[in-house]
Amino acid sequence: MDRSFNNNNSSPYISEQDDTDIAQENIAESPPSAVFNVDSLVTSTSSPKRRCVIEMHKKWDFGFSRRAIQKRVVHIPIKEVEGSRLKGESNTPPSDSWAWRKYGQKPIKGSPYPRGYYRCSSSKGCPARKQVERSRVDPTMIVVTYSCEHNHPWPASRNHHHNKSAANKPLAAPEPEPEPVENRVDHDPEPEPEPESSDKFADLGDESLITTADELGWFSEMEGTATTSSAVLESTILTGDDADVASMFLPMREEDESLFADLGELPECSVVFRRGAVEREEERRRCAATWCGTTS
DNA sequence: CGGCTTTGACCAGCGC
DNA sequence: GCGCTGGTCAAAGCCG
Repeated sequence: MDRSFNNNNSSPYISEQDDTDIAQENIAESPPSAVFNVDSLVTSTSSPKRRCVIEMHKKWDFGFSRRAIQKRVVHIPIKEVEGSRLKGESNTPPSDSWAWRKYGQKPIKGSPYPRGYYRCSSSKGCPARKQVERSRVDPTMIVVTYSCEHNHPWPASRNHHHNKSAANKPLAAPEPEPEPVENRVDHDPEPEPEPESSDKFADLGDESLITTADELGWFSEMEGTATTSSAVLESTILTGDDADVASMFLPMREEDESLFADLGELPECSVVFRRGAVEREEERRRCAATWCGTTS
């Protein structure tokens, strides 16, 4: 699987801790993708070396139904999640805002760690999937690969109490329970209108980015501070040492935008980018019309 | 009882 | 065509 773009040992999805490696590796092997070092951007209350790397890939997924599916790969320091995991659980994913049900696990060639397969159980028929595995390069990192998007708004009343999955166990800081959808105009993606097409990534608009911080309100709440603003992140990208990566990222256009449509599902260390309220609103509408699996 | 995990089987794509 | 590999299915069992 994914052999067409992820062969040999140099997986473009593996992010080394070294910033130069991250940039060079990804630029060289996966032009459409971007990797961000957000060390200074995540308002962490824990280790100063806390790092979260988000990779955005436009690539073909020949797995599920062999359809073209975009993926979003998130690298999460294992320290971020181990505190919340039950003892003995070695490969459990970090908490995010959705309920996930594990439907498979496979040993992966070349990796000492198995890969777990999860599908969204927040809503019946939701096509969203994710894969969770330890990085074979850096076992201290958990690699979460999100495939497809949720076809439903952020669940207003997720059944945490029913979810025994370690994938949904909260992190060290209690995960804020989302407010009812109707009251969360600032935090959640708006209820999605009926899509025109089931082709979730087709014909997106031409504006760039990006998911709003509003849609990640739970994230801000989690951080307990508003300082983890997307504006800060954006600024850092443009002026920091990873400017090359940023310049590579910024040209990403419509086909990549949807990757951010539901960043709210990302783990706590994930970050959100945005440009402006107007573009955001337009983007939201576009993404709403192009989410995958919304034909049901 | 419903929802979850586990795990072997099955299927499809790719490379040789 | 065959083997390898990754992704999914589905039965069985567990748990609250």
